[in-house]
Amino acid sequence: MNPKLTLRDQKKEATAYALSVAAFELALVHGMDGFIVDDVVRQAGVSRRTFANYFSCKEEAVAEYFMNRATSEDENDLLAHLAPDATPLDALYSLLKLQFTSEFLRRLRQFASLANQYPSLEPYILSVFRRLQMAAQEVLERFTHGRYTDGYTHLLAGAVYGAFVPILDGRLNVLLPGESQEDRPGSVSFDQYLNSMFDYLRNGF
Amino acid sequence: MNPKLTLRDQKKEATAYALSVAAFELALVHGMDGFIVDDVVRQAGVSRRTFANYFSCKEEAVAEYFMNRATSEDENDLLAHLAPDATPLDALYSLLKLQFTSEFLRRLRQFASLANQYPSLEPYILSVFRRLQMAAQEVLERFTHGRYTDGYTHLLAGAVYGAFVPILDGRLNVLLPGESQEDRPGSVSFDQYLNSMFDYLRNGF
DNA sequence: CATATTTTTGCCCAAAGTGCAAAAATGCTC
DNA sequence: GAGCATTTTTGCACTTTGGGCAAAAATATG
Repeated sequence: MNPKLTLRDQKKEATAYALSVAAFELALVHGMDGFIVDDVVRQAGVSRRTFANYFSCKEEAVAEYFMNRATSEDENDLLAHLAPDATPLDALYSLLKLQFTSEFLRRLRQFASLANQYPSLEPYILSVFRRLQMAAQEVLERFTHGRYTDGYTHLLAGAVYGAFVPILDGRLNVLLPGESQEDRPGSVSFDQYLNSMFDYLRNGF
Repeated sequence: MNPKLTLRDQKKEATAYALSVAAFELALVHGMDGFIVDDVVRQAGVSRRTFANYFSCKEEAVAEYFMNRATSEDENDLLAHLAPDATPLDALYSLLKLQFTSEFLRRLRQFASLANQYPSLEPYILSVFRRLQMAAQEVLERFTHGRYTDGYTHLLAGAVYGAFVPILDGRLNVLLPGESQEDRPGSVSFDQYLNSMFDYLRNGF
Protein backbone atom coordinates (compact mmCIF):
# COMPACT_ATOMS: atom_id res chain seq x y z
CA MET A 1 0.00 0.00 0.00
CA ASN A 2 1.29 3.36 -1.00
CA PRO A 3 0.26 5.82 1.72
CA LYS A 4 0.82 8.77 -0.59
CA LEU A 5 -2.41 7.94 -2.35
CA THR A 6 -5.92 8.82 -1.31
CA LEU A 7 -7.99 6.05 0.15
CA ARG A 8 -9.84 5.89 -3.12
CA ASP A 9 -6.69 5.38 -5.11
CA GLN A 10 -5.36 2.86 -2.63
CA LYS A 11 -8.50 0.80 -3.19
CA LYS A 12 -8.18 1.08 -6.92
CA GLU A 13 -4.61 -0.11 -6.71
CA ALA A 14 -5.68 -2.96 -4.47
CA THR A 15 -8.38 -4.02 -6.89
CA ALA A 16 -6.02 -3.97 -9.86
CA TYR A 17 -3.46 -5.88 -7.86
CA ALA A 18 -5.92 -8.51 -6.68
CA LEU A 19 -7.02 -9.05 -10.25
CA SER A 20 -3.44 -9.30 -11.47
CA VAL A 21 -2.51 -11.77 -8.75
CA ALA A 22 -5.49 -13.94 -9.57
CA ALA A 23 -4.73 -13.79 -13.27
CA PHE A 24 -1.07 -14.69 -12.81
CA GLU A 25 -1.85 -17.58 -10.49
CA LEU A 26 -4.50 -18.98 -12.78
CA ALA A 27 -2.11 -18.68 -15.70
CA LEU A 28 0.62 -20.55 -13.83
CA VAL A 29 -1.71 -23.33 -12.77
CA HIS A 30 -3.94 -23.77 -15.80
CA GLY A 31 -2.08 -22.10 -18.65
CA MET A 32 -3.36 -19.09 -20.55
CA ASP A 33 -6.09 -21.04 -22.27
CA GLY A 34 -7.13 -22.93 -19.16
CA PHE A 35 -9.08 -20.11 -17.54
CA ILE A 36 -11.40 -17.29 -18.49
CA VAL A 37 -11.95 -13.80 -17.17
CA ASP A 38 -14.88 -15.05 -15.10
CA ASP A 39 -12.46 -17.24 -13.17
CA VAL A 40 -10.25 -14.26 -12.46
CA VAL A 41 -13.02 -12.07 -11.14
CA ARG A 42 -14.43 -14.88 -9.03
CA GLN A 43 -11.04 -15.32 -7.41
CA ALA A 44 -10.54 -11.59 -6.93
CA GLY A 45 -14.07 -10.99 -5.68
CA VAL A 46 -15.17 -8.33 -8.12
CA SER A 47 -17.66 -8.26 -10.95
CA ARG A 48 -16.99 -9.18 -14.53
CA ARG A 49 -17.63 -5.62 -15.53
CA THR A 50 -15.03 -4.28 -13.12
CA PHE A 51 -12.33 -6.39 -14.74
CA ALA A 52 -13.03 -4.60 -17.99
CA ASN A 53 -12.68 -1.27 -16.21
CA TYR A 54 -9.09 -2.15 -15.38
CA PHE A 55 -7.83 -4.41 -18.13
CA SER A 56 -8.61 -5.06 -21.73
CA CYS A 57 -7.63 -8.73 -21.65
CA LYS A 58 -6.24 -11.51 -19.50
CA GLU A 59 -2.72 -10.91 -20.77
CA GLU A 60 -2.75 -7.34 -19.62
CA ALA A 61 -3.87 -8.41 -16.17
CA VAL A 62 -1.06 -10.94 -15.92
CA ALA A 63 1.52 -8.35 -16.95
CA GLU A 64 0.19 -5.86 -14.43
CA TYR A 65 1.44 -8.15 -11.71
CA PHE A 66 4.96 -7.28 -12.85
CA MET A 67 4.56 -3.58 -13.22
CA ASN A 68 7.05 -2.16 -10.83
CA ARG A 69 5.75 -1.00 -7.52
CA ALA A 70 8.93 0.91 -6.65
CA THR A 71 7.53 4.29 -5.71
CA SER A 72 8.93 7.64 -6.67
CA GLU A 73 9.98 8.02 -3.02
CA ASP A 74 12.22 5.02 -3.47
CA GLU A 75 13.78 6.84 -6.38
CA ASN A 76 14.13 10.04 -4.42
CA ASP A 77 15.89 8.06 -1.71
CA LEU A 78 18.13 6.44 -4.24
CA LEU A 79 19.19 9.75 -5.72
CA ALA A 80 19.69 11.30 -2.28
CA HIS A 81 21.95 8.51 -1.03
CA LEU A 82 24.37 8.35 -3.93
CA ALA A 83 27.99 9.21 -3.20
CA PRO A 84 28.88 12.78 -4.11
CA ASP A 85 31.18 11.62 -6.89
CA ALA A 86 28.73 9.10 -8.31
CA THR A 87 28.42 8.83 -12.09
CA PRO A 88 25.25 8.26 -14.12
CA LEU A 89 26.32 4.63 -14.38
CA ASP A 90 26.37 4.40 -10.59
CA ALA A 91 22.86 5.81 -10.40
CA LEU A 92 21.67 3.32 -12.97
CA TYR A 93 23.34 0.45 -11.16
CA SER A 94 21.59 1.36 -7.93
CA LEU A 95 18.25 1.52 -9.65
CA LEU A 96 18.76 -1.89 -11.20
CA LYS A 97 19.42 -3.33 -7.76
CA LEU A 98 16.17 -1.78 -6.60
CA GLN A 99 14.15 -3.09 -9.51
CA PHE A 100 15.61 -6.55 -10.01
CA THR A 101 15.30 -8.13 -6.62
CA SER A 102 15.73 -11.89 -6.43
CA GLU A 103 12.02 -12.23 -5.87
CA PHE A 104 11.25 -10.19 -8.97
CA LEU A 105 13.67 -12.21 -11.05
CA ARG A 106 12.24 -15.46 -9.76
CA ARG A 107 8.73 -14.48 -10.82
CA LEU A 108 9.95 -12.98 -14.04
CA ARG A 109 11.39 -16.34 -14.97
CA GLN A 110 7.99 -17.92 -14.49
CA PHE A 111 6.40 -15.21 -16.57
CA ALA A 112 8.99 -15.63 -19.31
CA SER A 113 8.39 -19.34 -19.38
CA LEU A 114 4.65 -18.76 -19.71
CA ALA A 115 5.26 -16.24 -22.49
CA ASN A 116 7.30 -18.78 -24.42
CA GLN A 117 4.49 -21.26 -24.14
CA TYR A 118 1.75 -18.75 -25.02
CA PRO A 119 2.84 -16.25 -27.68
CA SER A 120 -0.10 -13.99 -26.90
CA LEU A 121 1.80 -13.02 -23.76
CA GLU A 122 5.01 -11.96 -25.44
CA PRO A 123 4.04 -8.40 -26.28
CA TYR A 124 2.94 -7.91 -22.70
CA ILE A 125 6.14 -9.09 -21.09
CA LEU A 126 7.96 -6.61 -23.29
CA SER A 127 5.80 -3.85 -21.91
CA VAL A 128 6.99 -4.78 -18.42
CA PHE A 129 10.55 -4.13 -19.51
CA ARG A 130 9.52 -0.93 -21.14
CA ARG A 131 8.05 0.28 -17.89
CA LEU A 132 11.30 -0.45 -16.06
CA GLN A 133 13.27 1.27 -18.75
CA MET A 134 11.16 4.39 -18.56
CA ALA A 135 11.76 4.58 -14.84
CA ALA A 136 15.51 4.34 -15.45
CA GLN A 137 15.34 7.02 -18.10
CA GLU A 138 13.54 9.23 -15.60
CA VAL A 139 16.14 8.63 -12.88
CA LEU A 140 19.04 9.28 -15.25
CA GLU A 141 17.41 12.46 -16.48
CA ARG A 142 16.99 13.73 -12.95
CA PHE A 143 20.47 12.67 -11.93
CA THR A 144 22.10 14.47 -14.82
CA HIS A 145 19.77 17.50 -14.58
CA GLY A 146 19.22 17.33 -18.30
CA ARG A 147 22.90 17.98 -18.92
CA TYR A 148 23.01 15.57 -21.86
CA THR A 149 21.03 16.45 -24.93
CA ASP A 150 22.52 13.99 -27.39
CA GLY A 151 20.56 10.92 -26.38
CA TYR A 152 23.06 9.80 -23.74
CA THR A 153 20.38 8.94 -21.17
CA HIS A 154 18.13 7.30 -23.74
CA LEU A 155 20.98 5.24 -24.99
CA LEU A 156 22.23 4.24 -21.59
CA ALA A 157 18.81 3.24 -20.27
CA GLY A 158 18.08 1.50 -23.54
CA ALA A 159 21.29 -0.44 -23.48
CA VAL A 160 20.73 -1.92 -20.09
CA TYR A 161 17.14 -3.01 -20.53
CA GLY A 162 17.69 -4.14 -24.06
CA ALA A 163 20.38 -6.42 -22.78
CA PHE A 164 17.87 -8.09 -20.47
CA VAL A 165 15.56 -9.09 -23.26
CA PRO A 166 17.33 -12.42 -23.90
CA ILE A 167 16.15 -13.46 -20.45
CA LEU A 168 12.71 -13.64 -21.99
CA ASP A 169 13.23 -16.49 -24.37
CA GLY A 170 15.59 -18.43 -22.16
CA ARG A 171 18.69 -17.66 -24.19
CA LEU A 172 19.97 -15.97 -21.08
CA ASN A 173 19.47 -18.30 -18.16
CA VAL A 174 19.64 -16.41 -14.89
CA LEU A 175 20.92 -18.11 -11.77
CA LEU A 176 19.49 -16.68 -8.57
CA PRO A 177 21.13 -16.56 -5.15
CA GLY A 178 20.56 -19.87 -3.38
CA GLU A 179 20.38 -21.87 -6.60
CA SER A 180 23.17 -24.15 -7.66
CA GLN A 181 24.74 -24.18 -11.09
CA GLU A 182 23.93 -27.89 -11.38
CA ASP A 183 20.20 -27.19 -11.20
CA ARG A 184 20.37 -24.75 -14.07
CA PRO A 185 23.08 -25.75 -16.51
CA GLY A 186 24.43 -22.92 -18.63
CA SER A 187 23.12 -20.32 -16.24
CA VAL A 188 24.79 -17.07 -15.25
CA SER A 189 24.25 -15.23 -12.02
CA PHE A 190 22.36 -12.02 -12.47
CA ASP A 191 24.99 -10.04 -10.59
CA GLN A 192 27.69 -11.47 -12.78
CA TYR A 193 25.79 -10.58 -15.94
CA LEU A 194 25.14 -7.09 -14.59
CA ASN A 195 28.78 -6.56 -13.80
CA SER A 196 30.05 -7.68 -17.18
CA MET A 197 27.41 -5.42 -18.70
CA PHE A 198 28.72 -2.44 -16.78
CA ASP A 199 32.30 -3.26 -17.70
CA TYR A 200 31.38 -2.96 -21.33
CA LEU A 201 29.45 0.22 -20.72
CA ARG A 202 32.37 1.79 -18.90
CA ASN A 203 35.08 0.72 -21.28
CA GLY A 204 33.39 0.44 -24.63
CA PHE A 205 32.60 -2.55 -26.76
CA MET B 1 7.87 -12.24 -52.55
CA ASN B 2 10.54 -14.48 -51.21
CA PRO B 3 11.39 -16.99 -53.95
CA LYS B 4 13.04 -19.32 -51.45
CA LEU B 5 9.60 -20.36 -50.25
CA THR B 6 7.26 -22.87 -51.79
CA LEU B 7 4.31 -21.52 -53.69
CA ARG B 8 2.13 -22.48 -50.76
CA ASP B 9 4.23 -20.51 -48.32
CA GLN B 10 4.43 -17.57 -50.68
CA LYS B 11 0.63 -17.46 -50.74
CA LYS B 12 0.45 -17.67 -46.99
CA GLU B 13 2.86 -14.79 -46.70
CA ALA B 14 0.85 -12.85 -49.23
CA THR B 15 -2.35 -13.43 -47.30
CA ALA B 16 -0.80 -12.36 -44.01
CA TYR B 17 0.68 -9.33 -45.70
CA ALA B 18 -2.58 -8.32 -47.37
CA LEU B 19 -4.35 -8.56 -44.03
CA SER B 20 -1.66 -6.53 -42.30
CA VAL B 21 -1.73 -3.83 -44.98
CA ALA B 22 -5.48 -3.57 -44.73
CA ALA B 23 -5.33 -3.43 -40.94
CA PHE B 24 -2.66 -0.75 -40.90
CA GLU B 25 -4.44 1.41 -43.46
CA LEU B 26 -7.76 1.13 -41.68
CA ALA B 27 -6.05 2.01 -38.42
CA LEU B 28 -4.44 5.10 -39.94
CA VAL B 29 -7.66 6.31 -41.50
CA HIS B 30 -10.25 5.42 -38.86
CA GLY B 31 -8.28 4.85 -35.65
CA MET B 32 -8.07 1.54 -33.83
CA ASP B 33 -11.67 1.72 -32.65
CA GLY B 34 -13.01 2.91 -35.97
CA PHE B 35 -12.92 -0.43 -37.72
CA ILE B 36 -13.56 -4.08 -37.02
CA VAL B 37 -12.02 -7.32 -38.21
CA ASP B 38 -14.81 -7.69 -40.75
CA ASP B 39 -13.62 -4.50 -42.41
CA VAL B 40 -10.10 -5.86 -42.61
CA VAL B 41 -11.09 -9.13 -44.23
CA ARG B 42 -13.41 -7.38 -46.66
CA GLN B 43 -10.52 -5.18 -47.78
CA ALA B 44 -8.09 -8.09 -47.98
CA GLY B 45 -10.55 -10.38 -49.73
CA VAL B 46 -10.48 -13.32 -47.34
CA SER B 47 -12.98 -14.77 -44.94
CA ARG B 48 -13.46 -13.76 -41.35
CA ARG B 49 -12.30 -17.16 -40.26
CA THR B 50 -9.05 -16.87 -42.17
CA PHE B 51 -8.12 -13.75 -40.29
CA ALA B 52 -8.29 -15.77 -37.10
CA ASN B 53 -6.00 -18.37 -38.64
CA TYR B 54 -3.30 -15.72 -38.94
CA PHE B 55 -3.84 -13.22 -36.14
CA SER B 56 -5.40 -13.20 -32.74
CA CYS B 57 -6.47 -9.56 -32.84
CA LYS B 58 -6.41 -6.38 -34.91
CA GLU B 59 -3.34 -5.11 -33.08
CA GLU B 60 -1.33 -8.14 -34.05
CA ALA B 61 -2.28 -7.69 -37.69
CA VAL B 62 -1.19 -4.06 -37.64
CA ALA B 63 2.16 -4.97 -36.09
CA GLU B 64 2.71 -7.69 -38.67
CA TYR B 65 3.00 -4.97 -41.28
CA PHE B 66 6.23 -3.91 -39.57
CA MET B 67 7.75 -7.28 -39.11
CA ASN B 68 10.93 -7.08 -41.06
CA ARG B 69 10.97 -8.69 -44.43
CA ALA B 70 14.75 -8.58 -44.74
CA THR B 71 15.50 -12.14 -45.71
CA SER B 72 18.27 -14.31 -44.42
CA GLU B 73 19.91 -13.93 -47.83
CA ASP B 74 20.14 -10.21 -47.20
CA GLU B 75 21.95 -11.07 -44.01
CA ASN B 76 24.22 -13.52 -45.75
CA ASP B 77 25.07 -10.81 -48.25
CA LEU B 78 25.73 -8.37 -45.48
CA LEU B 79 28.11 -10.71 -43.71
CA ALA B 80 29.85 -11.61 -46.96
CA HIS B 81 30.48 -8.00 -47.97
CA LEU B 82 32.00 -6.72 -44.77
CA ALA B 83 35.58 -5.52 -44.89
CA PRO B 84 38.08 -8.14 -43.71
CA ASP B 85 38.98 -6.07 -40.67
CA ALA B 86 35.39 -5.27 -39.75
CA THR B 87 34.42 -5.35 -36.08
CA PRO B 88 31.14 -6.59 -34.57
CA LEU B 89 30.12 -2.94 -34.32
CA ASP B 90 30.61 -2.58 -38.06
CA ALA B 91 28.43 -5.60 -38.71
CA LEU B 92 25.75 -4.19 -36.46
CA TYR B 93 25.94 -0.82 -38.13
CA SER B 94 25.43 -2.37 -41.55
CA LEU B 95 22.45 -4.33 -40.35
CA LEU B 96 20.85 -1.22 -38.90
CA LYS B 97 21.19 0.50 -42.26
CA LEU B 98 19.46 -2.48 -43.81
CA GLN B 99 16.61 -2.54 -41.31
CA PHE B 100 15.97 1.14 -40.77
CA THR B 101 15.40 2.46 -44.24
CA SER B 102 13.83 5.88 -44.54
CA GLU B 103 10.63 4.25 -45.66
CA PHE B 104 10.58 2.01 -42.62
CA LEU B 105 11.23 4.92 -40.30
CA ARG B 106 8.53 6.98 -41.93
CA ARG B 107 5.95 4.26 -41.37
CA LEU B 108 7.26 3.51 -37.94
CA ARG B 109 6.58 7.08 -36.96
CA GLN B 110 2.98 6.67 -38.02
CA PHE B 111 2.73 3.45 -36.07
CA ALA B 112 4.25 5.06 -32.99
CA SER B 113 1.82 7.91 -33.19
CA LEU B 114 -1.07 5.45 -33.40
CA ALA B 115 0.32 3.51 -30.45
CA ASN B 116 0.40 6.67 -28.36
CA GLN B 117 -3.19 7.33 -29.18
CA TYR B 118 -4.30 3.74 -28.61
CA PRO B 119 -2.51 2.07 -25.69
CA SER B 120 -3.69 -1.35 -26.78
CA LEU B 121 -1.10 -1.09 -29.56
CA GLU B 122 1.88 -0.37 -27.37
CA PRO B 123 2.80 -3.94 -26.51
CA TYR B 124 2.69 -4.81 -30.18
CA ILE B 125 5.00 -2.07 -31.35
CA LEU B 126 7.48 -3.33 -28.79
CA SER B 127 7.33 -6.76 -30.36
CA VAL B 128 8.37 -5.21 -33.66
CA PHE B 129 11.54 -3.93 -32.04
CA ARG B 130 12.08 -7.28 -30.44
CA ARG B 131 11.99 -8.95 -33.80
CA LEU B 132 14.61 -6.53 -35.16
CA GLN B 133 16.76 -7.08 -32.12
CA MET B 134 16.63 -10.83 -32.47
CA ALA B 135 17.81 -10.53 -36.07
CA ALA B 136 20.73 -8.42 -34.91
CA GLN B 137 21.58 -10.89 -32.20
CA GLU B 138 21.61 -13.59 -34.82
CA VAL B 139 23.89 -11.63 -37.13
CA LEU B 140 26.31 -10.76 -34.35
CA GLU B 141 26.40 -14.35 -33.23
CA ARG B 142 27.25 -15.51 -36.72
CA PHE B 143 29.77 -12.75 -37.26
CA THR B 144 31.64 -13.57 -34.07
CA HIS B 145 31.29 -17.35 -34.53
CA GLY B 146 30.18 -17.65 -30.94
CA ARG B 147 33.53 -16.31 -29.74
CA TYR B 148 31.91 -14.31 -26.94
CA THR B 149 30.25 -16.23 -24.16
CA ASP B 150 29.82 -13.42 -21.64
CA GLY B 151 26.74 -11.82 -23.07
CA TYR B 152 28.66 -9.46 -25.35
CA THR B 153 26.35 -10.01 -28.32
CA HIS B 154 23.21 -9.88 -26.22
CA LEU B 155 24.33 -6.69 -24.63
CA LEU B 156 25.37 -5.05 -27.85
CA ALA B 157 22.19 -5.93 -29.70
CA GLY B 158 20.16 -4.96 -26.67
CA ALA B 159 21.87 -1.62 -26.34
CA VAL B 160 21.14 -0.52 -29.82
CA TYR B 161 17.49 -1.47 -29.98
CA GLY B 162 16.82 -0.36 -26.46
CA ALA B 163 18.09 3.04 -27.43
CA PHE B 164 15.45 3.24 -30.16
CA VAL B 165 12.56 2.79 -27.79
CA PRO B 166 12.26 6.53 -27.08
CA ILE B 167 11.22 6.90 -30.70
CA LEU B 168 8.02 5.19 -29.70
CA ASP B 169 6.60 7.81 -27.41
CA GLY B 170 7.90 10.76 -29.35
CA ARG B 171 10.61 11.66 -26.84
CA LEU B 172 13.03 11.03 -29.66
CA ASN B 173 11.84 12.88 -32.70
CA VAL B 174 13.43 11.48 -35.82
CA LEU B 175 14.10 13.70 -38.81
CA LEU B 176 14.15 11.86 -42.11
CA PRO B 177 16.11 12.73 -45.23
CA GLY B 178 14.20 15.33 -47.22
CA GLU B 179 12.48 16.82 -44.18
CA SER B 180 13.48 20.17 -42.84
CA GLN B 181 14.27 20.91 -39.22
CA GLU B 182 11.60 23.63 -39.22
CA ASP B 183 8.85 21.11 -39.93
CA ARG B 184 9.82 18.98 -36.95
CA PRO B 185 11.22 21.18 -34.18
CA GLY B 186 13.47 19.36 -31.74
CA SER B 187 14.11 16.57 -34.17
CA VAL B 188 17.37 14.71 -34.72
CA SER B 189 18.36 12.99 -37.90
CA PHE B 190 18.39 9.25 -37.58
CA ASP B 191 21.92 9.01 -38.93
CA GLN B 192 23.11 11.56 -36.44
CA TYR B 193 21.50 9.66 -33.57
CA LEU B 194 22.96 6.43 -34.83
CA ASN B 195 26.43 7.91 -35.02
CA SER B 196 26.40 9.38 -31.55
CA MET B 197 25.12 6.02 -30.35
CA PHE B 198 28.07 4.23 -31.90
CA ASP B 199 30.50 6.78 -30.50
CA TYR B 200 29.33 5.88 -27.02
CA LEU B 201 29.46 2.19 -27.80
CA ARG B 202 33.01 2.45 -29.08
CA ASN B 203 34.37 4.68 -26.36
CA GLY B 204 32.31 3.89 -23.30
CA PHE B 205 29.76 5.96 -21.45
C1' DC C 1 -24.87 14.51 8.37
C1' DA C 2 -25.74 16.06 3.71
C1' DT C 3 -24.02 16.58 -0.75
C1' DA C 4 -20.76 15.90 -4.59
C1' DT C 5 -17.70 12.86 -6.82
C1' DT C 6 -15.96 8.46 -8.15
C1' DT C 7 -16.20 3.50 -8.59
C1' DT C 8 -18.67 -0.72 -9.04
C1' DT C 9 -22.12 -3.33 -10.88
C1' DG C 10 -25.78 -5.39 -13.92
C1' DC C 11 -27.83 -5.43 -18.26
C1' DC C 12 -27.39 -5.69 -23.04
C1' DC C 13 -25.60 -6.41 -27.41
C1' DA C 14 -21.92 -6.13 -30.90
C1' DA C 15 -17.57 -8.12 -31.77
C1' DA C 16 -14.08 -11.53 -31.28
C1' DG C 17 -12.01 -16.31 -30.86
C1' DT C 18 -12.20 -21.17 -31.83
C1' DG C 19 -13.29 -26.34 -32.76
C1' DC C 20 -14.92 -28.89 -36.38
C1' DA C 21 -15.78 -30.65 -40.91
C1' DA C 22 -16.61 -29.62 -45.71
C1' DA C 23 -14.73 -27.37 -49.69
C1' DA C 24 -11.07 -25.36 -52.26
C1' DA C 25 -6.32 -24.88 -53.49
C1' DT C 26 -1.80 -26.62 -53.96
C1' DG C 27 1.95 -30.08 -54.48
C1' DC C 28 3.48 -34.42 -56.26
C1' DT C 29 3.74 -38.51 -59.17
C1' DC C 30 2.94 -40.80 -62.92
C1' DG D 1 -2.65 -32.86 -67.16
C1' DA D 2 -5.17 -36.45 -64.30
C1' DG D 3 -5.47 -38.30 -59.96
C1' DC D 4 -4.21 -38.52 -55.19
C1' DA D 5 -2.29 -36.59 -50.86
C1' DT D 6 -1.58 -32.60 -48.21
C1' DT D 7 -2.53 -28.06 -46.72
C1' DT D 8 -5.34 -23.93 -46.52
C1' DT D 9 -9.66 -21.59 -46.61
C1' DT D 10 -14.22 -21.23 -45.43
C1' DG D 11 -18.83 -21.56 -43.08
C1' DC D 12 -21.25 -22.74 -39.08
C1' DA D 13 -22.21 -22.84 -34.30
C1' DC D 14 -21.16 -21.44 -29.93
C1' DT D 15 -18.63 -19.45 -25.99
C1' DT D 16 -16.13 -15.53 -24.49
C1' DT D 17 -14.95 -10.82 -24.56
C1' DG D 18 -15.46 -5.57 -24.75
C1' DG D 19 -17.73 -1.65 -23.77
C1' DG D 20 -21.90 1.88 -23.49
C1' DC D 21 -25.17 3.15 -20.27
C1' DA D 22 -27.52 4.15 -15.98
C1' DA D 23 -28.48 2.70 -11.34
C1' DA D 24 -26.38 1.59 -7.01
C1' DA D 25 -22.64 1.57 -3.81
C1' DA D 26 -18.61 3.63 -1.90
C1' DT D 27 -15.77 7.49 -0.83
C1' DA D 28 -14.61 12.37 -0.29
C1' DT D 29 -15.76 17.12 1.22
C1' DG D 30 -17.17 20.50 4.40
